[in-house]
Amino acid sequence: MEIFSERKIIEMLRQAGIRPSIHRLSVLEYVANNRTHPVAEEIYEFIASKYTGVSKTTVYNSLHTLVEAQILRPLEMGSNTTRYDLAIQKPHSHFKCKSCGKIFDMNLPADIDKMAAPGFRVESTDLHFAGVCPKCIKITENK
Amino acid sequence: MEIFSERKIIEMLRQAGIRPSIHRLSVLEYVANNRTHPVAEEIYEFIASKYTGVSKTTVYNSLHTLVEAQILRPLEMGSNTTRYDLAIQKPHSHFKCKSCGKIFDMNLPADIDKMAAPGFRVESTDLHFAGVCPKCIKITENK
DNA sequence: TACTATTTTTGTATTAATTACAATTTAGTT
DNA sequence: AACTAAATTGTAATTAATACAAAAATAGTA
Repeated sequence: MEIFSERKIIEMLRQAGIRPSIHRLSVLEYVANNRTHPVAEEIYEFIASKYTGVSKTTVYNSLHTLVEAQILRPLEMGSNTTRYDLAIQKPHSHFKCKSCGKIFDMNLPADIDKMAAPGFRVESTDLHFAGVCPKCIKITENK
Repeated sequence: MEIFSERKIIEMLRQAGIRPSIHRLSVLEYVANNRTHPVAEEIYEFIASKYTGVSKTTVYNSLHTLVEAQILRPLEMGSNTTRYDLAIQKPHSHFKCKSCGKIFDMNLPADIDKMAAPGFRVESTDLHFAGVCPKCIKITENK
């Protein structure tokens, strides 16, 4: 998996016209380099362990700014808590394992937008699968 | 759009082994016959206007029971509030208009499940589009 | 019909995620 | 250094949803 250097992260922010403040930088660095589709809480915990006295609001602010700039992409995977994914990468779909809860990146057909009815302007597409991942299938079978 | 008679709704519940209590019946009737993908609040308001003294918990209970029985299908369309859709109908995708907020039913490719990586057991698929609907495109153009 | 067990409903309290907002701090610019 | 704008903080509020125990309704059976 591609790892983004701090330099690269700063560049991403600069290009979007966003000041690379220390916390913002950290939020993006975490989401970009830990491709676990984390929720705000998880990101907050990381930042809080790195710097003392960080407010949760700051994390939310940063996330909103980054989503606004289309650097991050909010994801809803059936738990009513928003997850975050790096937007600047090949379009892909997601698979959530009902057993272990993990979220996997999957393929996305290139022409998927054509599935929408004519006359509608598609700006974003989300394809989500839910089911059981190979590892969990194996675990269930060996019972 | 197909309208489900009370008789039909009761039959659906019976077949799933669910007692057709008056509120449950009402919840399902509302979701089945008002294909607006309503949220719990909207359903509650309908029920509350029909019968006095209905608890919101009852609506949530009914919705859970109906989802459990796979009669309804929970939907998350980017607002962290769950919407409900009738499950017993042709599989379809959804389009949310960013301008008017309306949700439209769209086509769903029959072989979409094959897009998941091999080895994964797909149990449900959600395809969501977001963008602008034809009506709202027109409104924006005439400015 | 009356009794009992089970299901359904209620109502209140609680949790969890997120937002609002005013005050403070920090950083960039003249 | 002084000024301006942006970022951060902290607390309070909001909103959706859940937990749970008590009360009411219902079905099945004696």
